[in-house]
Amino acid sequence: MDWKLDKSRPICPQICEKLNVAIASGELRPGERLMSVREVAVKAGVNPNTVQKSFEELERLGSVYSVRGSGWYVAEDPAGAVSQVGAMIKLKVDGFFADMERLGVDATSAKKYVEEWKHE
Amino acid sequence: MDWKLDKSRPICPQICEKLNVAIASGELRPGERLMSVREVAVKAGVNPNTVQKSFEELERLGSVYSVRGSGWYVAEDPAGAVSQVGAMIKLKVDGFFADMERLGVDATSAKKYVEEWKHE
DNA sequence: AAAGGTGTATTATCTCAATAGTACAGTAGT
DNA sequence: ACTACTGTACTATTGAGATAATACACCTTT
Repeated sequence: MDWKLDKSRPICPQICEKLNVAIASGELRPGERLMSVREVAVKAGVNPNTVQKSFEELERLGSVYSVRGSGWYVAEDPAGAVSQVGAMIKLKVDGFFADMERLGVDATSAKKYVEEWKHE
Repeated sequence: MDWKLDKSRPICPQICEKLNVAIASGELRPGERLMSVREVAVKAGVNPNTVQKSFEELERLGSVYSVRGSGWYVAEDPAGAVSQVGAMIKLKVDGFFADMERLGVDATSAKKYVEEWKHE
């Protein structure tokens, strides 16, 4: 798992997103133990409290659960994570068109930009 | 000009973006006077200081200039605003593909999502 | 000249996210 | 039992962005 984060954006959502994507894709399997709060904090170069908050948010959404003194584990049913990632994708696509409209680019032109896009 | 802003995101960039788009599109013409700092603050429901900062940022980028005691005016040559908007569009498109990749969606699938997108 | 709107500057306060530091309680391996 | 790791909780601090409240100098209109 790659723990590089964008320090210029809120950290918690980024951590939640990374884990939800990993769970939804099967990279993390149901019941599998996550890295500890402190380990992730070191790897990602952020504060343990921030990681703790992120995990609690994921717990609230049903993607993971904790065992006191032992660790955090991927929920048995990853359906929650899958639907959350789906919702994020939809939000991003909608947001993209909204952004383009604010920049004076209509949907047709926006689609053209995307269609013709290439790496680098 | 529509001064509705998204209060959950930084205000200054939003104001700069709105004005650059308006200038680049010709909605605001070279030499035309902008609304005063205080007027915009009221219309947008934000603090005058925030508007002032935004205008200063636009001045730094060459889109507008100020006349003390009189007001703010659109620069004679809107080329700066045009190229800034172009850069913003490129950034948004690049950012979109980066976002989708973080969500586990490859470029091909991302293009498909966009192609099939419809309002609402 | 007077009045009112303008840009400009300064200082203080607020809010939110993240950080820092510490402490306590539970689990696991030896 | 001991040790070392774990989750959990709490308070204090930092930093960025925005807000608040003034104050002053300048232009324009009357």
